[in-house]
Amino acid sequence: MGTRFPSIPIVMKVTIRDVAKAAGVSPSTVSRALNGKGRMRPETRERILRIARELGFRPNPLAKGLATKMNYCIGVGIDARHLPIKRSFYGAVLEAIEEVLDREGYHLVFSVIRNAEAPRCVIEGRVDGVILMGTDVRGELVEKLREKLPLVLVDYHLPGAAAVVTDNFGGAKAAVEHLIGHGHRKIAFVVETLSDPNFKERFEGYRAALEAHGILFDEKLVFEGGRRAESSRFAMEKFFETREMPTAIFGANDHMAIGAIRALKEAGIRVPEDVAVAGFDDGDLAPHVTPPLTSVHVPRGEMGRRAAVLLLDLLRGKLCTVKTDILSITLTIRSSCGCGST
Amino acid sequence: MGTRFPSIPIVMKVTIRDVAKAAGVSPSTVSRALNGKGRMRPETRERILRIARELGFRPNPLAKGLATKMNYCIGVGIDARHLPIKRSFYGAVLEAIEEVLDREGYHLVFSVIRNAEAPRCVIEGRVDGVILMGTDVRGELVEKLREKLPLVLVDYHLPGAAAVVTDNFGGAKAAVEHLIGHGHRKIAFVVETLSDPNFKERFEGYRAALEAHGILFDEKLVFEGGRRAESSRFAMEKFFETREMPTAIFGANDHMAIGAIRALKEAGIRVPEDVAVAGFDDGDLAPHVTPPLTSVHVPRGEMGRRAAVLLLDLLRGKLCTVKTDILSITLTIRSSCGCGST
DNA sequence: CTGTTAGCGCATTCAA
DNA sequence: TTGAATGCGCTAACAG
Repeated sequence: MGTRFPSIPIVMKVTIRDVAKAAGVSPSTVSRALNGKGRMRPETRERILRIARELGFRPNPLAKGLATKMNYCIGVGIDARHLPIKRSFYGAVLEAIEEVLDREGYHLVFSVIRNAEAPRCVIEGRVDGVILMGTDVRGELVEKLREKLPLVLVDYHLPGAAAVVTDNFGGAKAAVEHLIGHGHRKIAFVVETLSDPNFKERFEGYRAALEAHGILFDEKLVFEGGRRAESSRFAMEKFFETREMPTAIFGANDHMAIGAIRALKEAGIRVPEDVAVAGFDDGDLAPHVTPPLTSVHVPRGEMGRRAAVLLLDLLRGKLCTVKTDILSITLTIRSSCGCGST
Repeated sequence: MGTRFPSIPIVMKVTIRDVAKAAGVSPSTVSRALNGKGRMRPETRERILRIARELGFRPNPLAKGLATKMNYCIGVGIDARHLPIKRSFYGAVLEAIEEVLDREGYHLVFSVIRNAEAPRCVIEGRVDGVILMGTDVRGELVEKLREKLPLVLVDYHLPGAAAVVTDNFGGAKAAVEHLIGHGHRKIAFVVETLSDPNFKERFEGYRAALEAHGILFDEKLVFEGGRRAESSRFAMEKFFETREMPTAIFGANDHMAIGAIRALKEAGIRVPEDVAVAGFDDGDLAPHVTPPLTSVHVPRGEMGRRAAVLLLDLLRGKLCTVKTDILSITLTIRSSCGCGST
């Protein structure tokens, strides 16, 4: 019945002073030994290290942080609007970030950005740097954070901020050219919204592919479904109103492409025989839909790793200029485009 | 060219002393005003609060933590073996945990558990409590952590530890009974491994359903694929060697069920006409495979929320007894079981 | 090479 | 009701 007080320390924490006492030296000597600072007799150092180990000494990170102004924590913020739909995408990036940070002794503070507010871990000053994921992060927010601490953007870029992005343009162009290679010339572009910079770039890649093959761009073949859960349905409803149906669809992301496949099948249209489809992201669903989706592969793990490395470089002052990593992509060919099944 | 030192403070941080000076009181009074401790003249308090706000004062969490032994950080550990496959599962749980913690002023430190070692954030003593996800967390690890700090298990239970789990038994039983309702009496159970406690419970549910309907359990209808990426293929190879093919398959998780569907289709067997299939998890893939998978729905967000609340209760001493939350499940019926398509 | 001193920024006794 | 003193555990100047 009695209320318990938080964190009852079972064993008294051993501090640097305990180690000092046991080793017969001063706390500062222990500190130096532990951190490898300054010169000192090797035997003294080793003895201290041994005793620290024997005593099970763990430096208190809060005390250390308070004294050094380094907390060894990195914030990772994900815009709430990406949550349900791109979960597996950012999940993969998150894991990769964590792996790099962990190896370097850093910790990852995960937070969801709601209402375009800065993550609380940043506001409170708990983190040494921050990685922001997704295109929905507002420019003003980025600007505000950038002057407070080192920052890296993932899957988004903004002038003046370090970023890791994919080659949206090149990826889209390759995908569309693949469809063109299958003989298609009437290719629709299905997208949530062109106001999203990534999608806009993919759109440009789509246009470039058409142009490169002497196909006239037709704005009637661009279908926007809007930023909502049912986006693909809205877009496809418009699609079906088209007089001459395109023979292929390029979805600006897997979500739209898969929605397109579903809508086509429901309408009794065969994929890829009647209409071929390709997507962008190559996410978890792509191999599992019927037919398996041909899609531009986005190297999510690599993005995460690069972002983490970039941020660490920033923190360590190894990076003078703000740089943007543009990762090249590859097209994962399955059968929705008309290729023989994988 | 010149190396930069980490974290150049653009603006000098305002401390509690600055506020004290500006308010003409002592630091301790400011501290009390800010934390609402002790009695004090309301007007004094409000004045201090106002000044603190005007000065943009942010309490330094490290200093606070050092003094109070509370860091307002919660560790969330996920076993590495769950990573690729259950990514969207734990992603959903993670988000829900973050939401609750954020609302309560806590931070989430995400870490992957590799080699069954305790998360570094726990070892270093950076977190006030920890949530462990997945059945692959070793018992010894849990035991070790439990005596160090408050702990909650998700999707796994172990005597003596607080946990949030789903009704594996009931869910499996419901799914199998649904298949029985479709007239099936020869129902296979396809699973990665029965040595996993969750799968074992689902197995028991499967048996119970059979028994409840007077169907003799046949161990030849249990197919284990092992714990590997190609698990479902291994299991299904054994499946096809069966003399009399079952008319239905219950997969211990979506992964196995979807693998089964794929294998059946590749073998020219129609789903659900020739063989019906049901799974467990109702993950992101379930609605997208062909035919859409009937699956036991696991309320991932709810699991995360409960786990977070449980841990906070533990931290605040609101909880005397170690409790296990068993969430009830529901069967999401699609068409792989033979029901008219949703 | 090592010990002493003085903080880091806050909370919390104890007096007043 | 408020202030002064002390300490949380560690690092970093400065002496020695």
